[in-house]
Amino acid sequence: MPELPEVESVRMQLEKYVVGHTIERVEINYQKCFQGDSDNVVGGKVRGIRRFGKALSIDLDNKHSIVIHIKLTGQLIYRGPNLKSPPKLSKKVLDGIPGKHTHVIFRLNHKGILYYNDVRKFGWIKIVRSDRVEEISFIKSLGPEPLDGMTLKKFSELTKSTKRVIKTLLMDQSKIGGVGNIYANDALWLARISPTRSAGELSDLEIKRLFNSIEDVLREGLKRGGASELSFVTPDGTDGDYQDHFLAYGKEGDNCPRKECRKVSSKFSKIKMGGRGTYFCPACQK
DNA sequence: CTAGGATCCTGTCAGC
DNA sequence: TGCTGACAGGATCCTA
Repeated sequence: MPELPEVESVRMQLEKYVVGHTIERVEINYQKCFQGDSDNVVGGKVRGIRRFGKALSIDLDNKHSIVIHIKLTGQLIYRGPNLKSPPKLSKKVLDGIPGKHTHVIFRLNHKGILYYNDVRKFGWIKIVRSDRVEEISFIKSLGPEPLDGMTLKKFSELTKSTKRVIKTLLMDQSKIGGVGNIYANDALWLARISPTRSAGELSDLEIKRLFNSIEDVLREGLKRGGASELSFVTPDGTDGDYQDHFLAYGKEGDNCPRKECRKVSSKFSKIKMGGRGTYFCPACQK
């Protein structure tokens, strides 16, 4: 699912491709995903792209911003002059572009186009004044991010403050910004901590290990351009490749690669926690 | 404060 | 082959 590394990959490409473009027209094919007045962005020139956890803000020079959350299956695809030698589109770019899942099209000057696709329609786009982006409830309640603002001290205080199970705590956006199901599963495996443990019972050593593991898996995700699960692609229309390097996510039934686990042929289990698929090795994750 | 369930939506997949 | 129903999942809202 698009999480911090995926959304950051989108942000970096948008920065490269759409900054400098002026929005000439907005076409909305599915109103439900779009809030605010699209007229407020017409004529605006893109100055920069900010990311808040899993949300993005395309900031214009006319005091307005386009705030986007792509949730599970949203895609932002750019076509235009800033895309040098367009790469071959991923099969995940549904039905070509535009396609039946293209809900919004931003027409830019110099023949640039930014498409917003979303199969499951969970994502949203909001037009707000730039000085009010941080008042959008999702962003307003966002906790500190692992690679920016979250410190070991804060993380330690957070875990010790609650009896909640660690995995759902990691995925709580109001506590930690940007971590979702894939990276929560992988970080817990890397730290050798069972997802079902109560956060408050983790030792200082475990907290430190988990803190470092979260950073490690997010950095790896970033390095690989994100995980192209479901529909995820970057704005140039290509896949990331973290999905080929999952540590625990989606590995149900596979052998755990740790040495001591191979000896006893321990396999990954799958359980449900908070309605989410949870993958872990019962042998090495204590 | 916390857990659990329903909700939104549609492609995919198992079962017949 | 084709149909049907279950299922997944981020965030939000509601109830207990």
